[in-house]
Amino acid sequence: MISFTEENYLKALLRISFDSGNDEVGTNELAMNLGVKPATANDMLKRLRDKSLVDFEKYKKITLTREGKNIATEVIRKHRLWESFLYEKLEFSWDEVHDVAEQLEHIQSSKLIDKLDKFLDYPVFDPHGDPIPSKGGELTRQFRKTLLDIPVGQLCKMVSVKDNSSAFLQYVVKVGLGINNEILVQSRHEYDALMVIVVNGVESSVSEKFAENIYVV
Amino acid sequence: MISFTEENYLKALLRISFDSGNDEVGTNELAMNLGVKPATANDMLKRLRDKSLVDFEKYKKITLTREGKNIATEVIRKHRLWESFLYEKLEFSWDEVHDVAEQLEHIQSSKLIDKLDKFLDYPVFDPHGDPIPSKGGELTRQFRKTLLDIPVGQLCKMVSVKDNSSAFLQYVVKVGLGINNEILVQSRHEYDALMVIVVNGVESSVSEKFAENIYVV
DNA sequence: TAATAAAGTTAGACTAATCTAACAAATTTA
DNA sequence: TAAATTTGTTAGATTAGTCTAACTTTATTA
Repeated sequence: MISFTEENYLKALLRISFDSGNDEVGTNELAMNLGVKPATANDMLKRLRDKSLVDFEKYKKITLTREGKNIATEVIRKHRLWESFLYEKLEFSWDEVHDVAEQLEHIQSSKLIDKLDKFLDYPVFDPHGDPIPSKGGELTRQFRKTLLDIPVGQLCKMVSVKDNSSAFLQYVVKVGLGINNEILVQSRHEYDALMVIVVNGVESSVSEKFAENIYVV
Repeated sequence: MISFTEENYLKALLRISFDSGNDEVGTNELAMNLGVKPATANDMLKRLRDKSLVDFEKYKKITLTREGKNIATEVIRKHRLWESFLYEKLEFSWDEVHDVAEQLEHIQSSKLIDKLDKFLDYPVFDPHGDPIPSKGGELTRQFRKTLLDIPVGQLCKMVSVKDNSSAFLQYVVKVGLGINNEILVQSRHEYDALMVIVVNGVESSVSEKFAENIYVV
C-alpha cells in the first residue's frame, strides 16, 4: 500500500519533470517544491527506491520508474477530475478548487474515479485548462506559451496557469483575469520587465514572475 | 488541527453511545469497535482528553464533551452526505457506499460539504435510511424496531440497517432485500431462533444476528 | 467473601514522516 | 586548479499511532 505522502512525492516528481521538460529531478528541488527539508526528501527517496518507484543513486538525480510514473499520473488524473467536479457541479470558483482537490486526489477507489469521470461526461481539460490524463494514463502534452512570450501589441487568450497556489490564483482573479479572457499586451518596461496588459478594457501592470505563470494561446 | 484517526475515535464513541443509548463507553468496547488494541485506545483517549474532546478518568468510562460530540456529529454528517452522493449521483449500489464514504468523510472543507448538501437538495436520510445531521448538528433520533421485533405473520418494511460492513450489506443483497422492501415474517424456529421470511415472493431463512441488524417499520 | 475473570493501564518498542546540525560530494567561478 | 558555493547525505531527535507483555483495578461468581 502506498501512503498519501508517498503519492505526493511521486506527483511532485512528475510535475517537476513535466514543467522542466527533463526527467531528472534534484533532491533540493523536490524538497523545496514539497515544502520539506532536503534531509526529509532524501529519506523518502530511499523508501521510494526500496519500493521500486524511483531510480536514484547517492548524489545523483532522481527519475520515476514506469510504476512510479503510473501512480503519479493516476494521482494527477484524480486531482483534475475532482477539480472539474468542484467547478462544474458544486459552483466552486476557479481559484478555490485546487486545495480541496489536493485532499480528494488521495481517495482510493478506482470505481469512484471511473464513475466520477462518467458523471462529468469524460472531460479532457480541468478548470485551469490542464489536460486530464485518460484512464490508461495518456496525457496530451501541448506546447504551451506563457504571457511572457507575447510581444508588445499582440492579443492573446489565457487558457491555463502554471502556478496553482491559491495565493496566485486569487491574485489572478484580482487583476480581472480568468480562463478564456483576451489579453492585450500594451507595453513593457525594459528596466524591470513589468508588462502593462489590458483585460476587458481594464489596464493592469504585471510582473515577469506573474506573466510566466499564465499560459496563453 | 484534528487528525483522521482522532476523528475516527470520536465518531466511534458517538456511534457506540448512540447504539447503546448510553453516553458512557468503555475502553475495550471502543478498541474492539475500531479494530485496535485496548492499549492503543487508552493512549488515544489521553490525547483526546488533553484536547478536551472527551471526559475520561483512570479506570472510568468515557464520555464525549460538547466539543467532541460536535466534531463526531460533523463527521457523521459528512459520511452520510457522501453516501447519498455516491448512491444518487454516481450509481453506486447500496452496499458499496460505506467504504468509500469512510475515506471521504475526512476531507476538510466546510464549503465543500455545504455545496454538496445543496447539490443533493438537502437530503434527510442516507441510502441506508439513517438520518443525516443538519448543518447545526440536529439529528432526529427515531425509535427503531428491528426485524427481530416483528411477530410471526406480520408484514413490515425494511428502512435501514444497523451493521454497515460491506460483508453484511452484500449478504443482505443476496437475500434479495433492499431499502423499502416488504418483508413477511412467515415462521420462527424456537430451537435456534431462525426466522423464515418472504421478500418479493421468495422465501429465505435468516439468523437472529441477521434480523437484529435490519431496521423495519 | 475470596477466587476468578474482565476491564483498563503502563512500560517499552516499532514505523512513518518530519526536523536540525554537521558533514561530504559535485559544481561553479575567480 | 584551488576556493567558494551549491547540492546532497548522515546521524540523532521528535511526534503520532500502533503493538506486546506485564501489571492493576473493578466486577462477577462460586
